[in-house]
Amino acid sequence: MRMHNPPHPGEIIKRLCLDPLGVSVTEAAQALDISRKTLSAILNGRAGISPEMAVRLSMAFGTSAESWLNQQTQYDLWHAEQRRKQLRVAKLAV
Amino acid sequence: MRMHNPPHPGEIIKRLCLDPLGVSVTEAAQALDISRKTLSAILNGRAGISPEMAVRLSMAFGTSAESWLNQQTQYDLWHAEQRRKQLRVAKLAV
DNA sequence: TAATTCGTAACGTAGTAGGTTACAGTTGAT
DNA sequence: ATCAACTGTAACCTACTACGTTACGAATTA
Repeated sequence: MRMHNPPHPGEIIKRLCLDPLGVSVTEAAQALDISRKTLSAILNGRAGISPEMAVRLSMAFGTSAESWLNQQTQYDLWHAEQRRKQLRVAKLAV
Repeated sequence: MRMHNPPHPGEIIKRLCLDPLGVSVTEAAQALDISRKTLSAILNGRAGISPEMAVRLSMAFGTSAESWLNQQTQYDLWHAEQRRKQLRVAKLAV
């Protein structure tokens, strides 16, 4: 189990993709063929990366869709793990 | 990009967890502290594995939540990739 | 000053996770 | 043959999320 709160994937998109290329949010949203609002929500952690969005990101930035989706998965999982102790689940196997 | 349609994670749950232990859907749902309907939907591919559900599965079956969530991610991604050609995304980087 | 960029509020649509209740079909034991 | 248990699923509900358009104020830049 991961120890530290992982950054949301939007932060990574901004730091590793937009900033280095000097691309504005508006321009990136146009390239991705999504609304500026949607991209803004992702960049600011108010929305996650959907499977389709992961494919869009891979097309625009030449990365793998899997890596984007995995980042989202790890982020979601960390938050779910924080609530593990509140779940009353019975063990069925060792 | 994966070539063949991956099975939905519910199939894996049934084959690798329920069947070997001889646990019924009803019993497993009770152990997981979810409704029988919800588990049935997962087992039959009509619902995905949420982050919280991945944690529940890990508690009941002694597996890692990450592995369950990754399976769902791979499954979702495969279907999103099938529609890649329909997305009109402009390349921003090589 | 004028134009651009950005975050975000307000509103709507669509889809999904999850619950309860109820029904019909199957199977196994008596 | 009957009864109980198991199963899938339909119907109905709530809550949340992804995504869109429009519009606004604040900040930045030409």
